Amino acid sequence: MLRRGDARRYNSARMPRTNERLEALLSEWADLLEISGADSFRVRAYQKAARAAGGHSRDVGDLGEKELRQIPSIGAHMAARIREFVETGTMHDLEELRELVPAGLRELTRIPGLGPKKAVLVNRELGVASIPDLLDAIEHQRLRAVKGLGAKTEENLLRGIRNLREHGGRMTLDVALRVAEDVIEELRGRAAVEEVAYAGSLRRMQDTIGDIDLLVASTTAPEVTEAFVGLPGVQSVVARGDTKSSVLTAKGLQVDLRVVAPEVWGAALQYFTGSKAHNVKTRAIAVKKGLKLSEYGLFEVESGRRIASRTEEEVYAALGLPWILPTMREDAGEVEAALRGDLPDLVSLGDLRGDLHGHTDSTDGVATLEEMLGAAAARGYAYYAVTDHAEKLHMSGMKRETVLEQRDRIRSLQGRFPTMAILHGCELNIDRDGGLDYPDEFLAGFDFLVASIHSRFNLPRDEMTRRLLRAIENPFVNVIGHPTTRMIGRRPEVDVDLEAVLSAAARTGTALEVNCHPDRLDLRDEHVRWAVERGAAIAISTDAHAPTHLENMRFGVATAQRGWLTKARTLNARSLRDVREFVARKRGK
DNA sequence: GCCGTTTTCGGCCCGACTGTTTTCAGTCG
Repeated sequence: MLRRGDARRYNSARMPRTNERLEALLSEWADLLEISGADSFRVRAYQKAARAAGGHSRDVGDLGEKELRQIPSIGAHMAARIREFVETGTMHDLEELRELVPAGLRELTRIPGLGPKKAVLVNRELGVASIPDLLDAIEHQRLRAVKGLGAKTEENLLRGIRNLREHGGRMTLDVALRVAEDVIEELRGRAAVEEVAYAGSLRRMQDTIGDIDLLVASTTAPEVTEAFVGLPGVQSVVARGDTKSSVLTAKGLQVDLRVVAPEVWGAALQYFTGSKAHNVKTRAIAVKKGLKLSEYGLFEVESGRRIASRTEEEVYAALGLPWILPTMREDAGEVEAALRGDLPDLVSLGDLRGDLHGHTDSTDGVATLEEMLGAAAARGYAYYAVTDHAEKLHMSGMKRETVLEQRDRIRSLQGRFPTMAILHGCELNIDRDGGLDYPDEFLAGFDFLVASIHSRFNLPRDEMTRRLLRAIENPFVNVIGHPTTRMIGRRPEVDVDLEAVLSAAARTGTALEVNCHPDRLDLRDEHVRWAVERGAAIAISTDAHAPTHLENMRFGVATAQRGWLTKARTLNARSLRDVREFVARKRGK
């Protein structure tokens, strides 16, 4: 689940820049209020407002106070503060609050195990105002002198600081999934374990994962816990109770395990999948119905009788809701849509009929054309686009004669995989001005074209926007690959007017990619949602450089679902004929 | 601070574990 400060560490999204700035500022405001000891509901109001502003699909800087107040979780006060920020570039009350809270306390609360209360305590008693200060205090055993703290606290905080430094608290989806599946595999064979699954942000398939939440159904919890903390990959045990325990793996990743009775499996899975905001909303629905929802089930308040708990479907149904895909559970409107009976028909892995972006050893792939095609055909695809790099990619792009040779090879391979057509494509490089590698007459020889930015990531917003718009306008470009070029944890998104890009894509019949590589996931969830709202088509593509990369499709599908992408709007959920028509229409044929 | 077929005040989700404490506050999810 999302923790304080994690919100968008890697997402320096540059769409409506005001939204991000406001999210960061309101989130800071919430933290400062919490440190100041403000009422917890007030703190939450700021957190919710931060998320609402950050996730809004329009630039909140363009909205008047009345429009702002239409946004859920933004009231009169927040609307006024937002307008103040837009007009003056600052928020006076926040500035004042910053003066009141010792600098550095907010940083301290990022340490696992150190919340606002202890941060204030060590600051007041020991003058600690930064992580280095705290380390020094721990080293000299000064914490244990403070009433309420002890030697154990020193030890735990030291471990928390190390973990924070090493990982920044997050890992990519593939890393998390591998660890989770390994542990699940270990536990599944045990007699005491009836069911085991991962929950939390991993089940929701957030693009980065803080720690891994596992859930086991068992009638003998202590036995399961015993087995869990004794697994070979466990380096240290962070916490250990009868039903709840946490360990660190050798690589310092935290895995939390919760053991519940088999008859409450569904309620527990629902609860531990979250998100926190989704749970708050579902519980509020329960309360309105005179019910109480916890990880132990849905209960009637008056009689204490449990009315649902066995499966998630049962729990949602008893709340008057259809089952909701885990990837949608972010309190991003899914509960309201479910109440209206209006949940969209989201794309799923099984809907996909092909993959429209992949490489071979003709450029920087590691497998041959035949190997890649064989792996694609084995997945049951009806079509597969081979899109090796075009010539302007430094050192590895294809010269035109290589392109033509590859085309001949593909022609001779058509029919080799009876149920799969091979599209000959290319991943073009969008140069600084929005130009492409080859002239139009050469582009016309391809079946399908992806165009991507591979250089000059730091152009000013206007120039970057013009650059992408020009590529989109080209009648031969069918997909913009990894549109924001972010590399999770390593490279920020390019600064671009994404609204303009999405609108142009919708208008010209150009799809935008959800690149499935777990280091990219680009477009990301929120951007997908904006694309859907603006009517642009999305291609969910692996950008595979090896046969195993084809399996990344599930990460892209999850990202697309998080952005509420429907099957109808997914280019590679369409038939081969429809994909060809998509290409032909843009070419004006 | 937000919100409203309990509507302008009074709610706002619920429970486990730890550490330091003798009955519970803090943190986390």
